[in-house]
Amino acid sequence: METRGGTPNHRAKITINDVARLANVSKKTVSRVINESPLVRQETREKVKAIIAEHGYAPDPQARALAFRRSFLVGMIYDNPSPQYVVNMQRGILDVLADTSFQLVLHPCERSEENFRQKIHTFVSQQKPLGVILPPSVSEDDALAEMLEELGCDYVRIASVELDKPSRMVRTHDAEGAAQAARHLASLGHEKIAHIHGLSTFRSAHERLAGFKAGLKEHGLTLQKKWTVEGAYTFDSGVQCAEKLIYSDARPTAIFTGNDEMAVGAYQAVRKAGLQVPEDISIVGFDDTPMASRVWPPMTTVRLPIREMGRAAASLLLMEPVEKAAAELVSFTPEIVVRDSAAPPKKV
Amino acid sequence: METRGGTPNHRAKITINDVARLANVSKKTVSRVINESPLVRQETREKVKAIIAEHGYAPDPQARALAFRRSFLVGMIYDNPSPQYVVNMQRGILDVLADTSFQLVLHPCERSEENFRQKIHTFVSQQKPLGVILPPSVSEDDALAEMLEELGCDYVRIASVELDKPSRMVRTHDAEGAAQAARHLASLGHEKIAHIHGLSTFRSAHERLAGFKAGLKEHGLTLQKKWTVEGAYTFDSGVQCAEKLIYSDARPTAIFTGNDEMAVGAYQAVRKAGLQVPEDISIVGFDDTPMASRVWPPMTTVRLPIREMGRAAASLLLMEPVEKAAAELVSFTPEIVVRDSAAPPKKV
DNA sequence: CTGAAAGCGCTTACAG
DNA sequence: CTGAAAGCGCTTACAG
Repeated sequence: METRGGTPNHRAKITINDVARLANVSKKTVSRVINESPLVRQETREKVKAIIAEHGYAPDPQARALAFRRSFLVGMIYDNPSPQYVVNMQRGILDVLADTSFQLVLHPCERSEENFRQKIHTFVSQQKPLGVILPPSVSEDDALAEMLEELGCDYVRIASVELDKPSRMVRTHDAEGAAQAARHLASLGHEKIAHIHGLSTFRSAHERLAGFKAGLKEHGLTLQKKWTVEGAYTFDSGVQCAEKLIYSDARPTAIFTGNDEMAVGAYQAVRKAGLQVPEDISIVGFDDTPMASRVWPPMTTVRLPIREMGRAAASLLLMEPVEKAAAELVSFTPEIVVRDSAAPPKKV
Repeated sequence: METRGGTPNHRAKITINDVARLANVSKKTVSRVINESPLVRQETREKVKAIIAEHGYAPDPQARALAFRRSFLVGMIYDNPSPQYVVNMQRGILDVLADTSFQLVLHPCERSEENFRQKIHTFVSQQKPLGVILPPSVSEDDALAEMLEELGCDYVRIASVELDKPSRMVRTHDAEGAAQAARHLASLGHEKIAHIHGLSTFRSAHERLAGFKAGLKEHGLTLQKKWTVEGAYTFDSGVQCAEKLIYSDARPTAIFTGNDEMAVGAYQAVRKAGLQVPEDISIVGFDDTPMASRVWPPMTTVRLPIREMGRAAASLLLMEPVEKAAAELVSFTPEIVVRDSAAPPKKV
């Protein structure tokens, strides 16, 4: 683009003052149009909008942030150990933010760190995000929610139990999902069924355990203590826990794990032991991350629509206060996806 | 915390003015201390720093952004289809940003979209990030780099070829990594070797292909055209391309794929065909994403230290201009990780 | 329905 | 080495 008459080559960015001048109104009126205030005459609004469109004006987010005392950022604060979960959730949030002027900023954390809440406090009070999205397990930290409330920072908690009011929750019915896994294994004829659950610091671990027990009970089965082991929602812990079960005196014929990462770990343990999935041991996971369909044999798992959950959470954050007050609880019920990793037990 | 005398319950946030008053200097001097200007007397600096520490003052990023005309954000603009790659890179970037006042904001994109550069233009001119990090394949878009240059937005390109000056590049020697894969397969005794490469729109696909050919040549082998197929760096494309090879007249005994995602796809195709990895077909991947060690048999692959690459990219962005001018090219040479997915071919 | 003034919390440009 | 003034581009609080 050529420039003349000594004007600098950088086409100076147009500001609210330019728009006001061109539209022959005050900058406050332009501000009202930008912020969709109803207190603008229709005619005036159109005139201003025309100028804005013509010159491609876009208000400066940093300036608005300073004046609003609130930035145009949405935070995702997470400690979830599964990369697939994290990426899917990011995608869901971004689906919703894409059409807005909000940006997604990432804030991973470690709940075990001593100053974990302090760091979030700093993050939130510095960045002043519109709100933050909390997937499990950070979502389950009531003290954190309280702190955010005090800071005046909006949040949405994604969790397997109803921890907060509807406008601040995306609920997943993990117990029901786990029950489906139990019914599936029971109806295949399994009786020696084990469960590798996630870290007890995760509410979801309890929900899934409870749901699984309930599902077994429907079939007259009980989850035995020797077949209930605690993992850490990681691949390695899946391997170790599964090995514990495989090399125990009473080897189970089926294992339900608290997430797919651990299920894949169980696959590996079974293989290392020279056994086959599902011939020797059936495995059912939880999450339906992409990996579930990529392992061999393709994994039967309980599907949680993580990306959609991310969308739901972001949508809640963007809602007007009036809508929020009227919001009903958004919840997702997982569904079992039957693939090939669970089959009837071998006849003894 | 109790408050008295009618002061509002929200402890008013301390500003630069408060610090200036308390330290008995002008706010400009406080500003100099914050920005580590050398033009402050040692004594003054210490006095100001003491006040800052005492009151836990932290400058407001939004206000600084407005005055600086530059925000405290670092963007990651990516179109990489592998979730593992994306998460690892994020982690690397965050490792470096953690100790700074910079935040990571995500900007996924689609190079195939007509207005893909336009969207980035809007993102950058609105958010005014300190800089953006471009992993492949967006990193390979010269027109994009030029646009960022014109916008005055710093960037770091992560790529398998030297596309830019050292301060703007993190280079990976993909060709050498692919050559190692070739040497490995050749030395196992394979001759019927196939390659599923990534999208031709990715420079890395060419580099890996070229390197692989070069490696084979060292062993007197040539990559045949019928055994060279193009995938899309996705799992599904890996399945399809591998099936094409498996059901062709001349079935290869080994397949090297352009990334791990496609390698896992190839695993699946082999399994579906009732064949075994590595007994019937050896497979070697590229990237060493976590999945590589989780599949069965554990995958031989070429390791690219993605998280470290993210760290290197972020570090470059944070460098002072003087350091940058003196920066030498940062490069990473991949190394083959031998696991169990490649073995000598069956005797015919 | 509209606007002039003051302010958000910093930095730049200039002066000393 | 230090500071008073002006400004970054918006919005809030108030007035009309």
